[in-house]
Amino acid sequence: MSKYDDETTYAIGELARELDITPRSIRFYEEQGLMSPSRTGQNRVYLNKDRVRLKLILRGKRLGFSLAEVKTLFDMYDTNPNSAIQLEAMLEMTEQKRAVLKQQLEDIQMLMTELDDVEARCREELAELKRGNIA
Amino acid sequence: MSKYDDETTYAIGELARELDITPRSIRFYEEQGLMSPSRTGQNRVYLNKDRVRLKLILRGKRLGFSLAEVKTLFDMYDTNPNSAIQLEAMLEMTEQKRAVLKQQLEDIQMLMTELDDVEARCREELAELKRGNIA
DNA sequence: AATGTAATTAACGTTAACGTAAACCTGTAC
DNA sequence: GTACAGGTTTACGTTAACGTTAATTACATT
Repeated sequence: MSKYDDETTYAIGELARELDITPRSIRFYEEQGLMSPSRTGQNRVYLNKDRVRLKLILRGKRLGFSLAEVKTLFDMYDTNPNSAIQLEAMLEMTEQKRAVLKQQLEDIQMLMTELDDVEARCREELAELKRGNIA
Repeated sequence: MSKYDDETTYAIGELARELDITPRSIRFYEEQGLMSPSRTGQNRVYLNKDRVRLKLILRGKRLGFSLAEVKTLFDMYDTNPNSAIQLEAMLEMTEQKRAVLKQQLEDIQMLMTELDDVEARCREELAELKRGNIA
């Protein structure tokens, strides 16, 4: 648990491989203002906090957030996180997203049970076919 | 429960309003081969099954499926749903999607608890501010 | 006959999130 | 010293899913 854990550095290629994305994507996220790694000469150097940020970006994407949305969330979190206006704006945004997520949850659950159905029927019919019962 | 329930017809504008999309989108889905409504003269006429299809498309979209993916699913379901090859391809696809959905479920649940956290902290700080404790 | 409302096709425009290619630097391996 | 593996910037290309005119048609009112 020494603080050196957080001082590990990564090259852009390493991070790309680990997170299974391309260096191009990482540079693009930077271009969009989602992160600003330090440099050694002209090369980008990533710290653990940058790695965490990247993971947050990717999770956001998996959830259907646009990069712009992720950015506004980051910005809110980064800049004066104690202003009442910022806090209330944040709350509003989380509420909105919560509704979307709830809808998605329902959709996913419905789809999953339907997948179960379809699968079951598929397996049955396959079994029929193997028994030689070809209609 | 008379069969006339299924013979209600809709104009493109009606469906659009009901499902909260634009006529352009509906025409686009048709152009992509996702549906083929009948016509009265040159006007499109939609039956209940078309309406169901549209809803399926929209749910697919909410779940992050591309229109192309929705189409292949439709095609599999539509064309000889009893061929062993088709069935096995279908099973493979459902398996894949199930994995993605599982990942999404986990992501959503994680995010939701984090939203809870953020919200709680926001509310606390807002309470502080209202008590006059401005840092 | 004119006006309004809803439909049609055709075609070009738009946005997000990168992909891809070119031309360059740079430290290490041989 | 040269090959090469990785990094850099710049800039144009690409895909999906529509948006947005434009120009036309048809039916319903006034």
